[in-house]
Amino acid sequence: MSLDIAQQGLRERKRIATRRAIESAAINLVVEKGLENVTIDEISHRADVSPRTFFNYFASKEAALLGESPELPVDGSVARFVDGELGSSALEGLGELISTASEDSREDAETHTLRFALLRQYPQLFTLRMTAMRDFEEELASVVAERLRHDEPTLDDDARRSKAKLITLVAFGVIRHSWSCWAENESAMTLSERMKESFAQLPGILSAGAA
Amino acid sequence: MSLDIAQQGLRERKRIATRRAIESAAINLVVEKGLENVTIDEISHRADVSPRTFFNYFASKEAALLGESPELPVDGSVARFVDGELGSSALEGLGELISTASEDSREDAETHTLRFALLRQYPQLFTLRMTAMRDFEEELASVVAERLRHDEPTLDDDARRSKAKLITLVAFGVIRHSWSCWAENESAMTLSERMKESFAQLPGILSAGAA
DNA sequence: TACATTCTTGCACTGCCTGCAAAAAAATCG
DNA sequence: CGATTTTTTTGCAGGCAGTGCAAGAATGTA
Repeated sequence: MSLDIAQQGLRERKRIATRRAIESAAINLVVEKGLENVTIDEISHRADVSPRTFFNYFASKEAALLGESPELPVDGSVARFVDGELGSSALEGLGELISTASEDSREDAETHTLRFALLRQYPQLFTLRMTAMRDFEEELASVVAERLRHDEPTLDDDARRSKAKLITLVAFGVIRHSWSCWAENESAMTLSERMKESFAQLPGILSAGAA
Repeated sequence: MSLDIAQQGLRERKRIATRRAIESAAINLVVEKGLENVTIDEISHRADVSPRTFFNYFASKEAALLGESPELPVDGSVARFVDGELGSSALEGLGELISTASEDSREDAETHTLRFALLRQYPQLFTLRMTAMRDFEEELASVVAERLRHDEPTLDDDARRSKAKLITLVAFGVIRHSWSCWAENESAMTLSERMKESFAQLPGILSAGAA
Protein backbone atom coordinates (compact mmCIF):
# COMPACT_ATOMS: atom_id res chain seq x y z
CA MET A 1 0.00 0.00 0.00
CA SER A 2 2.48 2.60 1.10
CA LEU A 3 4.69 1.37 -1.70
CA ASP A 4 2.44 2.98 -4.26
CA ILE A 5 4.13 6.27 -3.74
CA ALA A 6 7.53 4.66 -3.58
CA GLN A 7 10.38 5.67 -5.83
CA GLN A 8 9.00 5.94 -9.30
CA GLY A 9 11.53 8.66 -9.82
CA LEU A 10 11.79 12.21 -8.60
CA ARG A 11 9.57 13.46 -11.40
CA GLU A 12 6.58 11.40 -10.38
CA ARG A 13 7.03 12.24 -6.71
CA LYS A 14 7.15 15.93 -7.49
CA ARG A 15 4.01 15.72 -9.57
CA ILE A 16 2.14 14.11 -6.73
CA ALA A 17 3.49 16.65 -4.28
CA THR A 18 2.45 19.54 -6.51
CA ARG A 19 -1.02 18.12 -6.96
CA ARG A 20 -1.41 17.74 -3.22
CA ALA A 21 -0.08 21.24 -2.62
CA ILE A 22 -2.64 22.70 -4.99
CA GLU A 23 -5.50 20.71 -3.52
CA SER A 24 -4.52 21.66 -0.02
CA ALA A 25 -4.07 25.33 -0.88
CA ALA A 26 -7.46 25.41 -2.59
CA ILE A 27 -9.29 23.70 0.24
CA ASN A 28 -7.74 25.76 2.99
CA LEU A 29 -8.30 29.04 1.18
CA VAL A 30 -11.94 28.24 0.58
CA VAL A 31 -12.40 27.27 4.20
CA GLU A 32 -10.85 30.59 5.21
CA LYS A 33 -12.47 32.96 2.74
CA GLY A 34 -15.44 31.22 1.18
CA LEU A 35 -15.82 29.69 -2.25
CA GLU A 36 -16.64 32.90 -4.11
CA ASN A 37 -13.77 34.89 -2.68
CA VAL A 38 -10.95 32.63 -3.77
CA THR A 39 -9.27 32.98 -7.15
CA ILE A 40 -7.00 30.66 -9.09
CA ASP A 41 -4.26 33.23 -8.65
CA GLU A 42 -4.46 33.01 -4.88
CA ILE A 43 -4.52 29.24 -4.89
CA SER A 44 -1.54 29.06 -7.21
CA HIS A 45 0.37 31.56 -5.15
CA ARG A 46 -0.16 29.67 -1.92
CA ALA A 47 0.77 26.41 -3.61
CA ASP A 48 3.92 28.03 -4.98
CA VAL A 49 3.19 27.39 -8.61
CA SER A 50 2.28 29.68 -11.44
CA PRO A 51 -1.38 30.14 -12.32
CA ARG A 52 -0.61 28.50 -15.62
CA THR A 53 0.64 25.40 -13.85
CA PHE A 54 -2.58 25.19 -11.89
CA PHE A 55 -4.36 24.41 -15.13
CA ASN A 56 -1.85 21.71 -15.94
CA TYR A 57 -3.25 19.86 -12.96
CA PHE A 58 -6.90 20.85 -12.65
CA ALA A 59 -9.48 22.09 -15.08
CA SER A 60 -11.07 24.44 -12.59
CA LYS A 61 -11.15 25.62 -9.01
CA GLU A 62 -13.91 23.13 -8.28
CA ALA A 63 -11.94 20.23 -9.70
CA ALA A 64 -9.10 21.05 -7.33
CA LEU A 65 -11.54 21.08 -4.43
CA LEU A 66 -13.14 17.78 -5.33
CA GLY A 67 -9.89 15.89 -5.89
CA GLU A 68 -9.84 12.55 -7.61
CA SER A 69 -12.90 10.74 -8.85
CA PRO A 70 -14.03 7.72 -6.90
CA GLU A 71 -12.92 4.30 -8.06
CA LEU A 72 -14.02 0.80 -7.44
CA PRO A 73 -12.54 -0.70 -4.27
CA VAL A 74 -9.68 -3.09 -4.90
CA ASP A 75 -10.06 -5.27 -1.83
CA GLY A 76 -12.03 -8.02 -3.48
CA SER A 77 -15.41 -6.82 -2.35
CA VAL A 78 -16.32 -6.30 -5.99
CA ALA A 79 -15.63 -9.96 -6.68
CA ARG A 80 -17.76 -10.99 -3.72
CA PHE A 81 -20.53 -8.72 -4.94
CA VAL A 82 -20.44 -10.20 -8.42
CA ASP A 83 -20.52 -13.72 -7.03
CA GLY A 84 -23.68 -12.94 -5.12
CA GLU A 85 -22.09 -13.12 -1.70
CA LEU A 86 -22.82 -9.48 -0.89
CA GLY A 87 -26.43 -8.67 -0.15
CA SER A 88 -29.48 -10.80 -0.81
CA SER A 89 -30.27 -8.81 -3.93
CA ALA A 90 -28.17 -6.88 -6.40
CA LEU A 91 -29.47 -3.56 -5.14
CA GLU A 92 -28.85 -4.41 -1.51
CA GLY A 93 -25.40 -5.72 -2.31
CA LEU A 94 -24.62 -2.59 -4.24
CA GLY A 95 -25.60 -0.58 -1.22
CA GLU A 96 -23.17 -2.48 0.96
CA LEU A 97 -20.45 -2.21 -1.64
CA ILE A 98 -20.77 1.54 -1.92
CA SER A 99 -21.24 2.38 1.72
CA THR A 100 -18.21 0.29 2.62
CA ALA A 101 -16.14 1.76 -0.19
CA SER A 102 -16.92 5.29 0.90
CA GLU A 103 -14.97 4.70 4.06
CA ASP A 104 -11.54 4.11 2.63
CA SER A 105 -9.52 7.03 1.40
CA ARG A 106 -6.04 7.22 0.03
CA GLU A 107 -5.34 10.70 1.27
CA ASP A 108 -4.34 12.91 4.12
CA ALA A 109 -6.92 12.68 6.88
CA GLU A 110 -7.17 16.42 7.44
CA THR A 111 -7.62 17.19 3.76
CA HIS A 112 -10.29 14.52 3.66
CA THR A 113 -12.13 16.04 6.59
CA LEU A 114 -12.01 19.54 5.20
CA ARG A 115 -13.15 18.36 1.81
CA PHE A 116 -16.19 16.79 3.39
CA ALA A 117 -16.90 19.95 5.30
CA LEU A 118 -16.85 21.87 2.03
CA LEU A 119 -19.21 19.41 0.39
CA ARG A 120 -21.49 19.98 3.32
CA GLN A 121 -21.23 23.74 3.15
CA TYR A 122 -21.57 24.15 -0.61
CA PRO A 123 -24.30 21.95 -2.10
CA GLN A 124 -23.14 23.07 -5.54
CA LEU A 125 -19.94 21.15 -4.91
CA PHE A 126 -21.86 18.03 -4.06
CA THR A 127 -23.83 18.44 -7.25
CA LEU A 128 -20.61 18.77 -9.19
CA ARG A 129 -19.31 15.68 -7.51
CA MET A 130 -22.39 13.76 -8.53
CA THR A 131 -21.94 15.04 -12.04
CA ALA A 132 -18.35 13.90 -12.09
CA MET A 133 -19.60 10.48 -11.02
CA ARG A 134 -20.95 9.65 -14.45
CA ASP A 135 -17.97 7.51 -15.36
CA PHE A 136 -18.16 5.79 -12.01
CA GLU A 137 -21.82 5.08 -12.67
CA GLU A 138 -20.93 3.39 -15.93
CA GLU A 139 -18.32 1.28 -14.16
CA LEU A 140 -20.76 0.31 -11.44
CA ALA A 141 -23.49 -0.47 -13.93
CA SER A 142 -21.30 -3.03 -15.68
CA VAL A 143 -20.34 -4.60 -12.38
CA VAL A 144 -24.02 -4.81 -11.50
CA ALA A 145 -24.67 -6.40 -14.88
CA GLU A 146 -22.15 -9.10 -13.95
CA ARG A 147 -23.93 -9.67 -10.68
CA LEU A 148 -27.21 -10.01 -12.56
CA ARG A 149 -25.62 -12.57 -14.87
CA HIS A 150 -25.09 -14.57 -11.70
CA ASP A 151 -28.50 -13.86 -10.12
CA GLU A 152 -30.67 -14.22 -13.19
CA PRO A 153 -28.85 -16.16 -15.89
CA THR A 154 -31.95 -16.34 -18.07
CA LEU A 155 -32.10 -12.61 -18.74
CA ASP A 156 -31.00 -11.52 -22.22
CA ASP A 157 -28.20 -9.01 -22.64
CA ASP A 158 -30.23 -5.88 -23.32
CA ALA A 159 -32.64 -6.47 -20.48
CA ARG A 160 -29.74 -7.15 -18.16
CA ARG A 161 -27.94 -3.94 -19.06
CA SER A 162 -31.09 -1.93 -18.70
CA LYS A 163 -31.87 -3.45 -15.34
CA ALA A 164 -28.31 -2.96 -14.15
CA LYS A 165 -28.50 0.69 -15.05
CA LEU A 166 -31.79 1.11 -13.27
CA ILE A 167 -30.38 -0.50 -10.14
CA THR A 168 -27.33 1.72 -10.30
CA LEU A 169 -29.28 4.93 -10.77
CA VAL A 170 -31.70 4.05 -8.01
CA ALA A 171 -28.72 3.37 -5.78
CA PHE A 172 -27.38 6.81 -6.57
CA GLY A 173 -30.73 8.25 -5.63
CA VAL A 174 -30.40 6.55 -2.29
CA ILE A 175 -26.89 7.92 -1.93
CA ARG A 176 -28.17 11.40 -2.54
CA HIS A 177 -30.74 10.82 0.15
CA SER A 178 -28.09 9.66 2.59
CA TRP A 179 -26.05 12.69 1.79
CA SER A 180 -28.95 15.03 2.22
CA CYS A 181 -29.82 13.63 5.64
CA TRP A 182 -26.20 13.56 6.67
CA ALA A 183 -25.56 17.14 5.58
CA GLU A 184 -28.59 18.48 7.41
CA ASN A 185 -28.08 16.93 10.82
CA GLU A 186 -25.03 18.40 12.44
CA SER A 187 -22.70 15.54 13.17
CA ALA A 188 -25.01 12.62 13.80
CA MET A 189 -23.72 9.45 12.17
CA THR A 190 -20.96 8.59 9.79
CA LEU A 191 -21.88 9.06 6.15
CA SER A 192 -21.43 5.36 5.57
CA GLU A 193 -23.70 4.54 8.50
CA ARG A 194 -26.25 6.95 7.12
CA MET A 195 -26.02 5.16 3.76
CA LYS A 196 -26.78 1.81 5.33
CA GLU A 197 -29.78 3.46 6.97
CA SER A 198 -31.14 4.83 3.70
CA PHE A 199 -30.66 1.56 1.88
CA ALA A 200 -32.51 -0.17 4.69
CA GLN A 201 -35.45 2.21 4.22
CA LEU A 202 -35.65 1.42 0.55
CA PRO A 203 -37.87 -1.69 0.62
CA GLY A 204 -40.45 0.27 2.57
CA ILE A 205 -41.13 2.78 -0.15
CA LEU A 206 -42.31 0.33 -2.76
CA SER A 207 -44.81 -1.75 -0.89
CA ALA A 208 -46.48 0.82 1.35
CA GLY A 209 -49.83 1.17 -0.40
CA ALA A 210 -52.82 3.38 0.24
CA ALA A 211 -54.31 3.70 3.69
CA MET B 1 -54.39 29.03 -22.27
CA SER B 2 -53.60 31.44 -25.08
CA LEU B 3 -54.82 34.20 -22.82
CA ASP B 4 -51.71 33.89 -20.66
CA ILE B 5 -49.78 35.99 -23.10
CA ALA B 6 -52.65 38.40 -23.54
CA GLN B 7 -52.32 42.13 -23.03
CA GLN B 8 -50.38 42.67 -19.89
CA GLY B 9 -48.96 45.71 -21.56
CA LEU B 10 -46.42 46.18 -24.28
CA ARG B 11 -43.55 45.94 -21.85
CA GLU B 12 -44.39 42.45 -20.70
CA ARG B 13 -45.04 41.26 -24.23
CA LYS B 14 -41.69 42.60 -25.37
CA ARG B 15 -39.91 40.88 -22.51
CA ILE B 16 -41.41 37.55 -23.44
CA ALA B 17 -40.57 38.11 -27.09
CA THR B 18 -36.98 38.97 -26.27
CA ARG B 19 -36.62 35.93 -24.07
CA ARG B 20 -37.98 33.71 -26.79
CA ALA B 21 -35.75 35.33 -29.38
CA ILE B 22 -32.66 34.64 -27.28
CA GLU B 23 -33.66 31.06 -26.57
CA SER B 24 -34.39 30.43 -30.19
CA ALA B 25 -31.17 32.05 -31.37
CA ALA B 26 -29.15 30.02 -28.88
CA ILE B 27 -30.76 26.73 -29.76
CA ASN B 28 -30.55 27.19 -33.49
CA LEU B 29 -26.95 28.33 -33.39
CA VAL B 30 -25.92 25.36 -31.29
CA VAL B 31 -27.73 23.01 -33.63
CA GLU B 32 -25.87 24.60 -36.53
CA LYS B 33 -22.39 24.96 -35.11
CA GLY B 34 -22.13 22.79 -32.03
CA LEU B 35 -22.17 23.74 -28.38
CA GLU B 36 -18.50 24.67 -28.10
CA ASN B 37 -18.45 26.89 -31.15
CA VAL B 38 -21.19 29.30 -30.14
CA THR B 39 -20.49 32.44 -28.13
CA ILE B 40 -22.77 34.76 -26.23
CA ASP B 41 -21.87 37.46 -28.72
CA GLU B 42 -23.19 35.43 -31.60
CA ILE B 43 -26.36 34.50 -29.81
CA SER B 44 -27.00 38.11 -28.84
CA HIS B 45 -26.33 39.29 -32.33
CA ARG B 46 -28.74 36.86 -33.90
CA ALA B 47 -31.36 37.70 -31.29
CA ASP B 48 -30.85 41.41 -32.02
CA VAL B 49 -29.91 42.39 -28.51
CA SER B 50 -26.67 43.53 -26.96
CA PRO B 51 -24.50 40.95 -25.22
CA ARG B 52 -25.17 42.82 -22.03
CA THR B 53 -28.88 42.30 -22.44
CA PHE B 54 -28.37 38.59 -22.84
CA PHE B 55 -27.24 38.48 -19.24
CA ASN B 56 -30.33 40.36 -18.15
CA TYR B 57 -32.28 37.30 -19.24
CA PHE B 58 -30.01 34.31 -18.71
CA ALA B 59 -27.07 33.60 -16.48
CA SER B 60 -25.23 31.57 -19.09
CA LYS B 61 -25.37 30.04 -22.52
CA GLU B 62 -26.56 26.78 -21.00
CA ALA B 63 -29.39 28.48 -19.14
CA ALA B 64 -30.65 29.92 -22.40
CA LEU B 65 -30.55 26.47 -23.97
CA LEU B 66 -32.40 24.80 -21.12
CA GLY B 67 -35.14 27.38 -20.85
CA GLU B 68 -37.45 27.56 -17.88
CA SER B 69 -37.28 25.19 -14.95
CA PRO B 70 -40.01 22.63 -14.67
CA GLU B 71 -42.97 23.36 -12.46
CA LEU B 72 -45.69 21.34 -10.88
CA PRO B 73 -48.63 20.73 -13.21
CA VAL B 74 -51.63 22.94 -12.52
CA ASP B 75 -54.35 20.64 -13.85
CA GLY B 76 -55.32 19.16 -10.53
CA SER B 77 -53.25 16.01 -10.88
CA VAL B 78 -51.21 17.12 -7.88
CA ALA B 79 -54.38 17.22 -5.78
CA ARG B 80 -55.34 13.75 -6.96
CA PHE B 81 -51.88 12.51 -6.14
CA VAL B 82 -51.98 13.94 -2.63
CA ASP B 83 -55.40 12.42 -2.04
CA GLY B 84 -54.07 8.99 -2.90
CA GLU B 85 -56.02 8.65 -6.13
CA LEU B 86 -52.92 8.45 -8.29
CA GLY B 87 -50.96 5.21 -8.05
CA SER B 88 -51.29 2.46 -5.50
CA SER B 89 -48.23 3.74 -3.65
CA ALA B 90 -46.65 7.14 -3.30
CA LEU B 91 -43.72 6.16 -5.50
CA GLU B 92 -45.91 4.74 -8.22
CA GLY B 93 -48.18 7.77 -8.09
CA LEU B 94 -45.21 10.07 -8.31
CA GLY B 95 -44.11 8.21 -11.40
CA GLU B 96 -47.45 8.81 -13.05
CA LEU B 97 -47.47 12.41 -11.99
CA ILE B 98 -44.06 13.12 -13.47
CA SER B 99 -44.39 11.14 -16.66
CA THR B 100 -47.70 12.82 -17.39
CA ALA B 101 -46.38 16.24 -16.52
CA SER B 102 -43.42 15.86 -18.86
CA GLU B 103 -45.82 15.85 -21.80
CA ASP B 104 -47.27 19.30 -21.52
CA SER B 105 -45.22 22.25 -22.65
CA ARG B 106 -46.02 25.89 -22.77
CA GLU B 107 -43.77 26.64 -25.70
CA ASP B 108 -43.25 26.63 -29.40
CA ALA B 109 -43.30 23.05 -30.70
CA GLU B 110 -40.20 23.43 -32.87
CA THR B 111 -38.15 24.99 -30.09
CA HIS B 112 -39.27 22.17 -27.84
CA THR B 113 -38.20 19.54 -30.33
CA LEU B 114 -34.82 21.10 -30.92
CA ARG B 115 -34.24 21.50 -27.22
CA PHE B 116 -34.85 17.81 -26.72
CA ALA B 117 -32.49 17.00 -29.56
CA LEU B 118 -29.82 19.04 -27.82
CA LEU B 119 -30.40 17.28 -24.52
CA ARG B 120 -29.95 14.06 -26.42
CA GLN B 121 -26.81 15.20 -28.16
CA TYR B 122 -25.08 16.79 -25.16
CA PRO B 123 -25.36 14.71 -22.00
CA GLN B 124 -23.73 17.57 -20.12
CA LEU B 125 -26.88 19.58 -20.79
CA PHE B 126 -29.04 16.86 -19.35
CA THR B 127 -26.82 16.79 -16.30
CA LEU B 128 -27.21 20.53 -15.97
CA ARG B 129 -30.92 20.16 -16.28
CA MET B 130 -30.95 17.63 -13.49
CA THR B 131 -28.85 19.99 -11.42
CA ALA B 132 -31.27 22.80 -12.07
CA MET B 133 -34.00 20.49 -10.82
CA ARG B 134 -32.99 20.86 -7.19
CA ASP B 135 -35.74 23.32 -6.41
CA PHE B 136 -38.23 21.16 -8.24
CA GLU B 137 -37.07 18.23 -6.14
CA GLU B 138 -37.79 20.16 -2.97
CA GLU B 139 -41.25 21.04 -4.25
CA LEU B 140 -41.96 17.46 -5.17
CA ALA B 141 -40.66 16.18 -1.86
CA SER B 142 -43.14 18.29 0.06
CA VAL B 143 -45.98 17.17 -2.18
CA VAL B 144 -44.91 13.59 -1.56
CA ALA B 145 -44.87 14.30 2.16
CA GLU B 146 -48.48 15.40 1.87
CA ARG B 147 -49.33 12.19 0.10
CA LEU B 148 -47.64 10.25 2.88
CA ARG B 149 -49.68 12.13 5.45
CA HIS B 150 -52.66 10.62 3.67
CA ASP B 151 -51.19 7.12 3.19
CA GLU B 152 -49.55 6.67 6.58
CA PRO B 153 -51.05 9.09 9.09
CA THR B 154 -49.19 7.48 11.97
CA LEU B 155 -45.74 8.53 10.76
CA ASP B 156 -44.11 11.36 12.69
CA ASP B 157 -43.00 14.50 10.87
CA ASP B 158 -39.28 13.79 10.60
CA ALA B 159 -39.74 10.26 9.40
CA ARG B 160 -42.28 11.43 6.87
CA ARG B 161 -40.02 14.11 5.46
CA SER B 162 -37.13 11.71 5.23
CA LYS B 163 -39.21 9.09 3.52
CA ALA B 164 -40.69 11.63 1.13
CA LYS B 165 -37.21 12.73 0.14
CA LEU B 166 -36.11 9.17 -0.40
CA ILE B 167 -39.09 8.50 -2.62
CA THR B 168 -38.43 11.65 -4.58
CA LEU B 169 -34.75 10.94 -5.11
CA VAL B 170 -35.40 7.36 -6.10
CA ALA B 171 -37.96 8.66 -8.57
CA PHE B 172 -35.34 10.94 -10.05
CA GLY B 173 -33.04 7.96 -10.38
CA VAL B 174 -35.74 6.26 -12.38
CA ILE B 175 -36.15 9.35 -14.52
CA ARG B 176 -32.46 9.36 -15.27
CA HIS B 177 -32.80 5.73 -16.29
CA SER B 178 -35.68 6.55 -18.59
CA TRP B 179 -33.70 9.34 -20.10
CA SER B 180 -30.67 7.20 -20.61
CA CYS B 181 -32.65 4.49 -22.39
CA TRP B 182 -34.53 7.05 -24.42
CA ALA B 183 -31.41 8.91 -25.49
CA GLU B 184 -29.60 5.76 -26.59
CA ASN B 185 -32.26 4.19 -28.78
CA GLU B 186 -32.84 6.32 -31.81
CA SER B 187 -36.49 7.28 -31.85
CA ALA B 188 -38.19 4.39 -30.11
CA MET B 189 -40.88 5.56 -27.69
CA THR B 190 -41.95 8.87 -26.29
CA LEU B 191 -39.97 9.95 -23.28
CA SER B 192 -43.08 9.81 -21.16
CA GLU B 193 -43.83 6.27 -22.37
CA ARG B 194 -40.28 5.32 -21.56
CA MET B 195 -40.75 6.74 -18.06
CA LYS B 196 -43.80 4.59 -17.46
CA GLU B 197 -41.72 1.63 -18.58
CA SER B 198 -38.90 2.35 -16.15
CA PHE B 199 -41.25 2.92 -13.25
CA ALA B 200 -42.89 -0.39 -14.06
CA GLN B 201 -39.51 -2.13 -13.86
CA LEU B 202 -38.86 -0.69 -10.46
CA PRO B 203 -40.61 -3.29 -8.26
CA GLY B 204 -38.53 -6.00 -9.90
CA ILE B 205 -35.20 -4.70 -8.71
CA LEU B 206 -35.89 -5.00 -5.01
CA SER B 207 -37.27 -8.49 -4.69
CA ALA B 208 -35.12 -10.40 -7.16
CA GLY B 209 -32.85 -12.28 -4.78
CA ALA B 210 -29.99 -14.67 -5.37
CA ALA B 211 -30.36 -17.53 -7.83
C1' DT C 1 -47.32 66.91 -21.95
C1' DA C 2 -44.79 65.83 -17.79
C1' DC C 3 -43.22 62.47 -14.68
C1' DA C 4 -41.99 57.88 -12.93
C1' DT C 5 -40.69 53.26 -13.87
C1' DT C 6 -38.41 49.83 -16.24
C1' DC C 7 -35.35 48.04 -19.92
C1' DT C 8 -31.40 48.40 -22.90
C1' DT C 9 -26.90 49.40 -23.88
C1' DG C 10 -21.97 50.59 -23.67
C1' DC C 11 -17.99 50.66 -20.88
C1' DA C 12 -14.72 49.18 -17.82
C1' DC C 13 -13.12 45.58 -15.16
C1' DT C 14 -12.17 41.00 -13.03
C1' DG C 15 -11.59 36.29 -13.57
C1' DC C 16 -11.43 31.84 -16.16
C1' DC C 17 -9.13 29.15 -19.43
C1' DT C 18 -6.17 27.86 -23.62
C1' DG C 19 -2.34 27.68 -27.03
C1' DC C 20 2.25 28.45 -27.79
C1' DA C 21 7.09 28.71 -27.26
C1' DA C 22 11.02 29.42 -24.32
C1' DA C 23 13.33 28.10 -20.21
C1' DA C 24 14.02 24.90 -16.42
C1' DA C 25 14.22 20.36 -14.45
C1' DA C 26 14.77 15.54 -14.69
C1' DA C 27 15.74 11.16 -17.08
C1' DT C 28 18.75 8.68 -20.25
C1' DC C 29 22.94 7.26 -22.31
C1' DG C 30 27.80 7.16 -23.63
C1' DC D 1 30.55 13.67 -15.82
C1' DG D 2 28.68 15.78 -19.98
C1' DA D 3 25.57 15.63 -23.91
C1' DT D 4 21.03 14.60 -25.42
C1' DT D 5 16.15 13.74 -24.93
C1' DT D 6 11.88 14.07 -22.55
C1' DT D 7 8.82 16.23 -19.47
C1' DT D 8 7.35 20.11 -16.70
C1' DT D 9 6.99 24.87 -15.57
C1' DT D 10 6.28 29.39 -16.71
C1' DG D 11 5.14 33.80 -19.03
C1' DC D 12 2.61 35.93 -22.44
C1' DA D 13 -1.02 37.03 -25.44
C1' DG D 14 -5.69 36.64 -26.20
C1' DG D 15 -10.59 35.18 -26.26
C1' DC D 16 -14.69 34.45 -23.70
C1' DA D 17 -17.70 34.72 -19.49
C1' DG D 18 -19.94 37.44 -16.31
C1' DT D 19 -20.92 41.87 -13.29
C1' DG D 20 -21.58 46.74 -11.66
C1' DC D 21 -22.60 51.11 -13.01
C1' DA D 22 -24.62 55.02 -15.16
C1' DA D 23 -26.62 57.13 -19.22
C1' DG D 24 -30.19 56.95 -22.34
C1' DA D 25 -34.32 54.84 -24.58
C1' DA D 26 -38.76 52.93 -24.18
C1' DT D 27 -42.95 52.27 -21.75
C1' DG D 28 -46.46 53.28 -18.30
C1' DT D 29 -49.24 56.80 -15.87
C1' DA D 30 -51.70 60.82 -15.02
